[in-house]
Amino acid sequence: MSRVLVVDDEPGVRTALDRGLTAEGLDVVTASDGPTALRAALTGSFDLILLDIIIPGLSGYRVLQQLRAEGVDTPVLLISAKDGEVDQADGLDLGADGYLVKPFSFMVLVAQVRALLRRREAERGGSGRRLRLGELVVDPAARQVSWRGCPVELSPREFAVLHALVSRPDTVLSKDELLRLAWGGEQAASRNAVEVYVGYLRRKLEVVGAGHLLRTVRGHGYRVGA
Amino acid sequence: MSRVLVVDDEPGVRTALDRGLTAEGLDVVTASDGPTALRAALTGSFDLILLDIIIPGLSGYRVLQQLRAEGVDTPVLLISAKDGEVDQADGLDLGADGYLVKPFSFMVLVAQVRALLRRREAERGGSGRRLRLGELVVDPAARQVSWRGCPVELSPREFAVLHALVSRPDTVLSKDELLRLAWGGEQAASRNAVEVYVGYLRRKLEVVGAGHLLRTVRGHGYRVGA
DNA sequence: AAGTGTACTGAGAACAGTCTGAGACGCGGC
DNA sequence: GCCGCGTCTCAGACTGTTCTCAGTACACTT
Repeated sequence: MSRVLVVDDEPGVRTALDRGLTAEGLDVVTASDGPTALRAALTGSFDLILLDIIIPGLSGYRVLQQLRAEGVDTPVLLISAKDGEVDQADGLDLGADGYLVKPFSFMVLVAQVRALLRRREAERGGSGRRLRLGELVVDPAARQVSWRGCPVELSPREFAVLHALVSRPDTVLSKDELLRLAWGGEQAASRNAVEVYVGYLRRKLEVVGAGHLLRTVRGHGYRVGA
Repeated sequence: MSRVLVVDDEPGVRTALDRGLTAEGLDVVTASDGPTALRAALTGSFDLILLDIIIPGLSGYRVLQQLRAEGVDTPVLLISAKDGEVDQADGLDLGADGYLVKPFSFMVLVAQVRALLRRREAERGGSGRRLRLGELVVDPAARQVSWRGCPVELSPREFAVLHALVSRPDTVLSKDELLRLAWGGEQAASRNAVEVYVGYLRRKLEVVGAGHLLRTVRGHGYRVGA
C-alpha cells in the first residue's frame, strides 16, 4: 500500500484529504506545520507528499528545498492558493513534480496522485524506497543496512524484519504483524521465531553500536525509534 | 541533449513552442497530426512528449493510450483547450504525467518540462553509453571491458551479465532479474546459468585483479559496487 | 516470596542457496 | 570430420540460514 504524507495547516482540508485518499486505498499520514512535515518526510518512507505552501514554521518551498538538498527524492505535489505563474514555475524548479491551485477538484487531485504513484511504481522495481531513521539507513535496492555509514550484514529474513519495523517508525508492531509482514502469507513460523530474529538483529546492530534501536514493548511487540 | 516531441495542429503554437524550447536547449521535433505523432513516439527515442488533445487523425488521448499499450513509457504532458476536470482526470488516468490548459504561461510550461526531464534523468542511469564504475569501464558500443586500462575479453553472454549489473551499481539484482536483463524474454536458461556466468566473470576479472567487484548477496542475488 | 506469563538465548537439525567441475550440445572455421 | 568456442545443465560439496526446542532470565501480580 502506498504511503502519502499530507501537509496542510487547515484542519478541514487535512481531514477531507485524509478521508478521501484513505478511501482511495492509500495509507495517509498528516502534518500541519513545516518542521513536523520535514521530519516525517526526511525518513523517506513516503511514496508521495502533498505539500501546502503556506504552512506555519517553515514554508512548503523551504520544506521541499531541504528535502531535495538532503537527497530525498520522494515525489512532491505542491498545493497553493496563489495561482501566479511565477510561483508555479518556481515550485516546479525547486524539484516539485506537480502543482495544484486551490480550490482544486478532488478528482483531479486523485488523478494526479495516481499518475505520480504509477510512475514511481514503474521506475522502482517494486523493491521499495530507501529508508532513513536518524543514523540508520535501510536500502532495499542494495539490500544494505548501515548505522552511521557502518554497514551491517543481514540475512534475508533479518532484513525483512528490520525493514518492516523501520518502515513504521515509532509504531509498535506485534509479533503476529511482524510474522505477516516479514514472513508473508505462509506464516509457517512461530512467534518465537520473531523473538529469535529480533535477538539476531540486536546482536548485529550492537556490534556497530546501535543495539538500543530495537525496543521491546512488553505484552505488545517491538518498536524502532530515534 | 534531451529530445522533445511537440504535437499540435496549429502552426502558430507549433513554431512558438519549437523556438521557445529550442532556446531552452532542447532538441525539438514537431508533428501536426495523430498518426504522425504516434509513429514518431513509438520509436521511443524521445525524453518527453507535449501532446495536444485535439489533433487531426487520432486524438491525443488515443495516441497516449496506444503508446502506453505498446509499452512506451516516455513522459507525456497533455495540452488541452478544455479545462473540464473530468477530462483532466481521464487524461492523467490514461498515463499522462501532467496536464496544461490553454492558454498556458510559457514559464509554467518550461518549468513542467524541466521537472519531468529532471526526474527522468535521475531515474535512468543512461543506457547504451559507456559505463564507468571506479576503475571498471564497460563500453557497450565497442563490447569491451577493462579494469585500470587492462582489457578483459568476454563472451557475449558474459558481457550482457556484467553490463546489466554495472548499469545498476550498488543495486542487488536477483537471478530472475538477471535472466530477464541478460537473456531477454525467452528466458531459456535456468537460474543456475546465472551462477555459472557470474563464476566465469569472476574468474576473468580475477586475472586482472578485479575479482572482488562481483559480490554475492546470499538469498537475494548479485551486486557490483565500489 | 512465590507464582505466572512473557521475553531472551544457545544448541542443533533440517533446509536452501551457492559454487564448481564435468560434460553435452550446437555452431562456425579449417 | 575434427577442433575450438560459447552456452547451458547436472550433480555433488559446501556453507549460511531458518526455525524449533528447551532452558533461563526477567517483570509484573498476589
